[in-house]
This record gives sequence, C-alpha cells and structure tokens, in this order.
Amino acid sequence: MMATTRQRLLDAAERVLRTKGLAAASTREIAREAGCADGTLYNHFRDRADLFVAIFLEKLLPDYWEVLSKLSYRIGEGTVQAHLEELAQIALAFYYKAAPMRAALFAEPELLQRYREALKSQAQIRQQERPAPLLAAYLRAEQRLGRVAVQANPTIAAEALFGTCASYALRQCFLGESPTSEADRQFVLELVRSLMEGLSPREPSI
Amino acid sequence: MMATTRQRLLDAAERVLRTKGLAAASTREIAREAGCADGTLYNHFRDRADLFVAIFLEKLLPDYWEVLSKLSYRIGEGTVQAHLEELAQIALAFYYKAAPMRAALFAEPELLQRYREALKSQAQIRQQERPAPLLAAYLRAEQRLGRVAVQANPTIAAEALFGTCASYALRQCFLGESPTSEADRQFVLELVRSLMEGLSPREPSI
Amino acid sequence: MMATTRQRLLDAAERVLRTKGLAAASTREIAREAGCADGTLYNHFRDRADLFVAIFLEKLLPDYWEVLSKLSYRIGEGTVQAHLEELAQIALAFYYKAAPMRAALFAEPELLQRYREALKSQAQIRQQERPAPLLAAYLRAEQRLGRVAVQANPTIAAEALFGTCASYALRQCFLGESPTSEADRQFVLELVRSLMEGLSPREPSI
Amino acid sequence: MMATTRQRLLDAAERVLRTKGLAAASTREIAREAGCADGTLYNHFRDRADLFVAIFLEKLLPDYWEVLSKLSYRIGEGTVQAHLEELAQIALAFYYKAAPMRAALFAEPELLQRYREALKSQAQIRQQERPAPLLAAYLRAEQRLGRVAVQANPTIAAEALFGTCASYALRQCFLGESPTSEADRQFVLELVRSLMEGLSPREPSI
DNA sequence: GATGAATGAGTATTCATTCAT
DNA sequence: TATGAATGAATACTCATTCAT
Repeated sequence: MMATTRQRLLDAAERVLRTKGLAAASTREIAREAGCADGTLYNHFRDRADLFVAIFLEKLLPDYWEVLSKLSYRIGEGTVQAHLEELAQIALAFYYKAAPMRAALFAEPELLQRYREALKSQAQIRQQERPAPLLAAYLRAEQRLGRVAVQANPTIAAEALFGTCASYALRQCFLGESPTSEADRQFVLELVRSLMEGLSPREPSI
Repeated sequence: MMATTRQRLLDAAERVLRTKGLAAASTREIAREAGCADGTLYNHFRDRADLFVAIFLEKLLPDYWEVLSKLSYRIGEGTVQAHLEELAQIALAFYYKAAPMRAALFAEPELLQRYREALKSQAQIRQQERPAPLLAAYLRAEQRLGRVAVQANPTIAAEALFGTCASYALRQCFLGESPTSEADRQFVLELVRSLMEGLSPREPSI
Repeated sequence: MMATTRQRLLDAAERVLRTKGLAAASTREIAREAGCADGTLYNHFRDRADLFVAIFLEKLLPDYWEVLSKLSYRIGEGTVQAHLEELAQIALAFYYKAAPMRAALFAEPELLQRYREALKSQAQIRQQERPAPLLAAYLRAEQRLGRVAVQANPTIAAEALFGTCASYALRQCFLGESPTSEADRQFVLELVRSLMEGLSPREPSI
Repeated sequence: MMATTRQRLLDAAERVLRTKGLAAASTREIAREAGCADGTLYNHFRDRADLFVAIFLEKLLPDYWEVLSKLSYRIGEGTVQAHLEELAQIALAFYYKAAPMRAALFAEPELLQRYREALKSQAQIRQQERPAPLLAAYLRAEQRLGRVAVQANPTIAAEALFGTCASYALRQCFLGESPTSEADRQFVLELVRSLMEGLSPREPSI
C-alpha cells in the first residue's frame, strides 16, 4: 500500500519539522527524508510555505477539529466537569504535538502570514471555529441549563482552559520533557477542578 | 551620549528580531541596523546565539524578574485580587513583547538549547525563580492567612494565570493585533475574576 | 564538444591550485574559473576537500599509476639502468606537477587526512601499490635474476630514486624554476648512474 | 626567567603551525597561544608572513646550519660512511620537524616568495650554503683524498642523501607516523650503505 | 509526475590589519 | 610596548526555486 508522493512529502516534512526544527526543515532535507528528488516537492505544493501550511491544515488540525465540533452534542449530558477534563486531555495532547511547530512559525513572518490567511479561508469554507469560542458556546449553553454558575465568564474560562494547556505543553517542550501520561493527567484534572472552584474563600454556609 | 557598541548591537538585534523575525535576524542585518561592521558583533558576542540569549537575559527578563521578586513583600497586604490584577497586567505586557521572540526560538533547536542552558545557569547564579512558582508561593502564603480558599491549588492557579496571559498575547500577535490597552485590561480583570470565582454554581445560602 | 560540468570544475580547480596555491583556491575562485555558479560545485562534490581529493585521484595519479604498474612486465628485459632512467624521468615529470600541490595539503590537516583516507580506500579498491614498493618489487625480481647486486637493498634504492626526484622537483618549484628538459634529464641520468655505482672506491681489479 | 614577548610569539607560532597547520595558524590564534593581545604581534613583526619567515630563520634553521657548517672540519678524519650516517641522522630529525611546515608554505605563494627572498638574503649575509652543496663540497674533498670513488658524482650523492631523507620524513608525517628512533635509524644506515655500494653487480675479482 | 543539475543570493563566521588608548 | 575594539572583505557552504529532460 504505497502512499502517494504528496502524502510522503507531508509526512516527511512533519517529521523533519518536529525533530530538527523549522530552520532546518529545508526543501532539500524534506525531499531527502521523503525519498524523492529536490524538484518533486514543487509538483505538489506551490512553495515551501504551502507545504508547511498543508501540514497544519491536513495533518494536525483535522482530528482536533473533529473532537471539538462534537462538543455541542454533549450539552446537558454527563457532567460539565467530566467534559472539560476530557477536552483538556485532548487539547494537551494536541498542543504537545503542534505547539512547538506553531511557535516556530513566529521565526518567519511570511510563513506566519500564509498560515494566518490559510486558517482564515478555512474558517470560511468549513465554518470552522477556533477552539476557545467553541468551548465558550458550550459553556454558555450549560449556563442556560443552570449547570454553570451564572456569574461565570464562559469566554474567559474557555480561554483559560486552552491557554493554560497550551502554555504548559510549550514549556514542557522547551524543557525537553516528553509527555508523561500520569503527571500530565494530574495536571489536567487539577486545572479543571481549579477552574470549577475558584480561589475565593467561601463563606461558611451558616 | 553615545551608547556602547555592545548595547547598540543588543538594541538593534531586538529591533530586528521583533520586526522581521528570527529567520531574518541575520548577523549582517543586525550589524547594519546597529550601524557597525559585520565583524564587530563577534568582538562582543561569542556567536549569533550568544547575542540572542543576551537579549533575553539582559534586556527582556530583568525588569520582569524584578517585579515578580517583589511579590513576597505583599503578603497579607491589600487584596489578593488586586495583586493578581496588577501582576497579570504586567505579565501580559511582558508576553506581548517577549512571547513571539521566545516562540521563534523553537525554529532553531540549537538556539533554544542555548537559551535553556543560559536560563538554568542564571537561575543558579541569581537564585531566580520562574514566574509561576513565585506566584504559587505567594498564594500559599495568603492561603495560610485565610485569604485564599483552602481547597484552592496555588500551583495550578499560578500556572493558569500566566499561561492564559501568555497564550492570549501570543494569539494576539499571531493575529497581528497590537496591544489595545482597554480590551486587554478588561481581559485581565475578567481572567482574575474568573480564577477567583470558579465555574461551579454556588448553592444558594438560604 | 562540451566537457561535463564536473570535469570543468576539476580542470578549473587544478589550474587554480597550480597557479594560485591552495589557500587561494577558494570554492568561489574555482567556480569562477570553471564558469559556473558558486553553488554548482556542491552538485558534483560533497565539499571543497572532496574536490581536491578528486583532482589527485582522477586527474593526477591515474596516468602515473598506469606507468608504474607496467614495471613488472619489464623484468629481465632490456637493462635495469635503462628502466630506472625511464622511470625516474616519468617520476620527475609527475613530481613537478603534483609535488607542490601535495605539499600544500600540509597547510590544512583536515584536507591531508581526507586525502590520506581516500588513498587508503583506493589502495584497497584498485589494489594500488605506492610507487616505491612497486619499484622495490621489480628490483628484487631483477636481483633474483642476477641483474642487481645481491648486497643491494631494493627497498632503500627505490626510496632513494623517488625521494631524490621528489625533493629535487619540489626544490625547483620552490626556487621558481620551471622544468628545463635538458638539465633535468642530466640530473636523472646522473642520479641513476650514482645509484648503480655507489660512492665506495673500488679496489683495483688486478 | 620571563621570555621576551617576541620569543613567546615565535614559540607560540611554531607550536600552532606544527599542531594545527598553516591555514589554522591565524594571527589571532597565535596571539591567543602566546597569551598576548591581537595587536601585539605587529609590534614585533611586520606582518604574518614576517613571523613565519622568522620561525624558520631564527628557530628551525640555525641549529641545523651549525651542524652542517662543521662538515669541513671532518675532511680526512674518521670514515666517510660514519660522517654520512651522522649527517643523515641529523638531517632526518630536522626534516621531521621542518618538512611539513615548509611543505605547507606551498599553499600560500606569497608566503613562499617571502621565505625564498629571506633565505636568499640570509645566504648573502651569513654566506650560508644550502645543505646539499655543503655536503657535495665535503665529498669532493674526500674524493681528492681518494676516500671517495673517482667516478662518483658528489653533487648527486648529496642531493640523494638529503632528498631521500626529506621525502621519507614528509611521507612519514603524511601517514601520521611519529619518528620511531629505531626504525628511522635503520633506514638511515641502510640508505648510507646503499649510497656507498650501488646497485650494479660487481664482477667477481677472479 | 518525477528528476536532479544549475542558479546566485544568502548564511555565520574568521581574517589580517589598524589605531586610539 | 601592549592593548583589544573596529573593520569589511573573504570564507565554505546552503537555500528555495526553476526547468529541460
């Protein structure tokens, strides 16, 4: 079952990107990793930037998007906390993979711009929402059902959930730590619990 | 008042890094921006990586560190919420400046490694703590004073505060948005409020 | 009849090497001399060292090796002296061309190492012998036929023949003298005669 | 007993030259090895070439010259063979040290030229003879005393003695072999014996 | 579609040398 | 004398991309 050349290039590029970094992910290096000639890349992608954008749009994001889009089916079911835990778990795994690569894009503003534009047009085509707004919408729905505190700010809560996971994953990558399922799982559980609970001391209820 | 050549190089490098990105921050470009010859850079820095590490260690982090280190003097004073708001404000401003540059380091693993090592040795020399542990320590102290809920998790709360700010700033930069004091200020206030409050609905206290 | 790019590079490199010296034989200079772009060199050679090694292995040594390898066919034919004269002549011509280039390699130990290794692997592949051992083997064969004195040391004689020619050529190059066929021819004849005769005074045979 | 700065530079330069090669013997590297500032070199030598020429003229050659100049005192004393053996021994030791450095000069024609000119003017100033002519003169004197065969060619014999030693030493250096006193001593003895004896079979003296 | 040679601008870094201190 | 910052040209090599096959 021979993979298509285009797919081999995408896979090779992601591998190089992950292991050697964006700066070392030259078209030649990628071609070598994919086992094809230098020029072949240009039969499948407009240029180097196009290839990297495709990695995100075709390899990294789809799975993540799919999970996120199912959130709306859960409204009113199970417990909010359980849903957040599951979601945070998935988000963390995604960020471990994707965050360092996305961060690297900041090294090449032109690439970043191309990625931004690609995301924007994808959003239009597939009516794709970014993760935080999707989660915020879910939380608002639960809020209407009385399963989330009325004084809570769903937008910020969603931002905090994803933001904390993303930063945590990026820092772990920076420190060279690989994901350790147990510690990471604990982190996620504690994070969700904290978001549910808050810091303010409760007045004793009589 | 002529700045020292070394300082001119540091300033120029930061400017190039911020405006054109790491990949375009070549030694030549930096030298040109600093108004000195190509080779001069190497009279003041061991190599390109050394220069970038110096930008973080000498230009970006010191101010931030100083603010953070003063946290311990605030224990028991004012309100916890007010301190968190002030801190988040400062952190956000810092991340707007520093996060895109730090993110870009992921494009060059060797550079990232050098930065990691430099941070580590600085930590030993100056007994520098990373931001989150510092904040967590403060929260634990307040917890002991009963000004933070006993069931709260200071470590996670600190992680969430900084993580959310960092991710928010990085996304704003990604979207090409420049810091808008009012919207950002609102974000920070809401974030702190959310962290204080939590999502769980409160039982009516009769 | 267009020469291949690789060959043009080899020729150009040898020309530059001979006329301007190893230190001035930069990749750029060679590319310019070959009439191709800077980068083209790297489509045909792994690096600069690889190119120089190729000059010796593909341009300079093969002809010389071929002559040397035919020595064994001469055993017992003609006179030993005539064979040595012919060989010394050829060796001298070779050294005029190759000795200054080989000497220059001592300026760059890494290059020297690469050349040494290349020679070694060639020796295995082509069962190539170095000149002196080849000549020594021939002399030993002639010795067995009684055409070389039994008390002679073929190894040393071979060493002396080539060594003297090599040193002579190198000194001539050092002095800026170009090969002058007549003087050099005389030198070779006298050298061979001397090696045949020896310095010790002969007892009068009566 | 502090060495003069000039001497420290000479020593450092020779060390660098021997261990890292001419190409790596930059003025900066030498200054670092000598433990002085970059610019100091230019207080003692006109330029880089001047320093290298001085190494030969002041450090390497004087001892060797002194030995050679004493040859004339030996005329008629001891045996010719013993004198040649001693001389070859000394020459070989000298070439082990000096030959790779001299060879390297061929990499930089300008340097070679400067060395050539320096040698020439030294020859005038100190009436210095090159080794081979000195030895040839000695041999001619012995020839007149009947201690060297009349049909011998002193010029060529001298050339062969030094040339063979020089080539042998250079090849050993090329192969990365360090001087092994015993093998080298054997080589020298055999070389002298061979030069005395010759290759031609002797007619049985009845 | 696939190839891989050719391009020439671009990279980080080193160089010998100067000169004000 | 000694210093070491400044110079700017030079170094080997890599780059994304093109295009004839």
